[in-house]
Amino acid sequence: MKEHSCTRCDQYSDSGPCPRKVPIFISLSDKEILKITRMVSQKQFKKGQALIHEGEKSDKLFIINKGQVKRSKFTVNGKEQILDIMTCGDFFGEMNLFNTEEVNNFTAYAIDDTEICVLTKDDIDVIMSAHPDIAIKLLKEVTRRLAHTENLAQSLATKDPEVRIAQMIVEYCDKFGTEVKEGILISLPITREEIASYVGVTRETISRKLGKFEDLGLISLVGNKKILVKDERSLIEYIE
Amino acid sequence: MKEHSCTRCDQYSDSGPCPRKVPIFISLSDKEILKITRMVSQKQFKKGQALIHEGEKSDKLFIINKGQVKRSKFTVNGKEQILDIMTCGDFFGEMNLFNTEEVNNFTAYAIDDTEICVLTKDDIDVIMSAHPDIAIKLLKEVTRRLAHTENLAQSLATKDPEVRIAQMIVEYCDKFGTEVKEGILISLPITREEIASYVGVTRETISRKLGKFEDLGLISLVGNKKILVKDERSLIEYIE
DNA sequence: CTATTAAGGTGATATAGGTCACTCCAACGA
DNA sequence: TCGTTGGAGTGACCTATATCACCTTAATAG
Repeated sequence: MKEHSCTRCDQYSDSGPCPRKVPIFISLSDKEILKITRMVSQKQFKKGQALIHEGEKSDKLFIINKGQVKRSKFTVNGKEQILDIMTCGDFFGEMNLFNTEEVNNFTAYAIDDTEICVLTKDDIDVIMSAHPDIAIKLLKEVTRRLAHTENLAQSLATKDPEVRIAQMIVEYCDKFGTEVKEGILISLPITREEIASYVGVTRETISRKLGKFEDLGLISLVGNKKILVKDERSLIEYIE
Repeated sequence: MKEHSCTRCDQYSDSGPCPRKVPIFISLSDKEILKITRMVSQKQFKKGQALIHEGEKSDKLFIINKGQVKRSKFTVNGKEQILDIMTCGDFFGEMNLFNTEEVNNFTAYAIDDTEICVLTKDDIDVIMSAHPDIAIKLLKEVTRRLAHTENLAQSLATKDPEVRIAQMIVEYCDKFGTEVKEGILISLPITREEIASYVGVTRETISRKLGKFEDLGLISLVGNKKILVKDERSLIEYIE
């Protein structure tokens, strides 16, 4: 269970060097962190801005220091598919570090005002040759992300929209939920339309199914940006 | 374009040590390869046999030496989702090497009589500490596989079954096709039912859509195990 | 505070693909 | 060679969700 504004950041001073916040660098000493901190260049992005574009070349690793980022793919007719929502400490762009001939496989948007640390491929090469265990950390994270994406694919292919929506709610309990007396309160970082783009249905279907779950007493909609999950257990059963 | 029986193997003696066939070991010297060859244990699997099961613990890397393997996930009600078909030189099981607390995220079946080389986590640790660049090779492969799975997820979520089927045919032209005078002849390693499980539709829909594509003159069905693609260009346009 | 725009809800309708039931065919073993 | 079995094709029907059109509510700027 994670606070909406990221817990990993809160462990450290808010203004501290961002490499400190990144799990893949966690094993490094203060001196080494300092060295990396000097390499990174900081970038600010306003809510709604794109950080990278699908199809473009890149050789940079993006590490989220503050804010939230959605990774999306678009079809030719403009239909969006959200891959995931990333928060503080998460990174992306790693594919282009190791496959230099490939282009970005997705577009990334700031969904809040966002602060990003950027490391170039050259920086990473230097860091990794000095600290080979960082490659292992990366492998750990990337292989886990692969498993998560495989689960997403399975879910999209084999499960009914209704079940997928229940699944999304349960996932977001972990990711964006805080425990309150009546259950778990999810602070959504995205709109209904974006939820639809994540679950692979239309906005209308999201409205209707959330309404249905509310009627069943499983959840309670609090404005448009919050969902109170009153009966997570039943939602999990729903998923089977 | 790849021959059905894998080209990577054919580059070397058929009976040669399997680490030679694996791209991630390609940079190693003969002496080092020999060392690894002594570590691997060979295993044989008959057509249809499961190599590993979803949900079970494992700390082994499986490298395909001969034959073909499908990686699948199943829902509680037995619906299969095929993640991909792997051939000679491909590996799987890497997630469990780096996330030791995790269980297998998929089941793997031999779809031919198959020969597998198995390396344990301990072996890999030894190899990687001696050759840090192997971690990079792994990262290269895994990040690319992640991109491919993200594409699969997008396709399942945003594209019509009909389009996904066209997409699958185009993908299989590359993977299982050989050029012939009339076009590209795909030798399918799987049944209609399995195609359906890959594309995320029912067997009936596969039958009907393949029939439709045949009527349109785009393909020609040759028995049940071959598809002659007469007009790949139009299929690609179909995908948009 | 109002005006404007973006986001969200909802009813009516159409339809693609799922489901079911059956037939046909091909592969394989005896 | 036949017979058995699993794979594949096909028609009839059904239903969940996309679509379309419209209305309502929330957010934002001036």
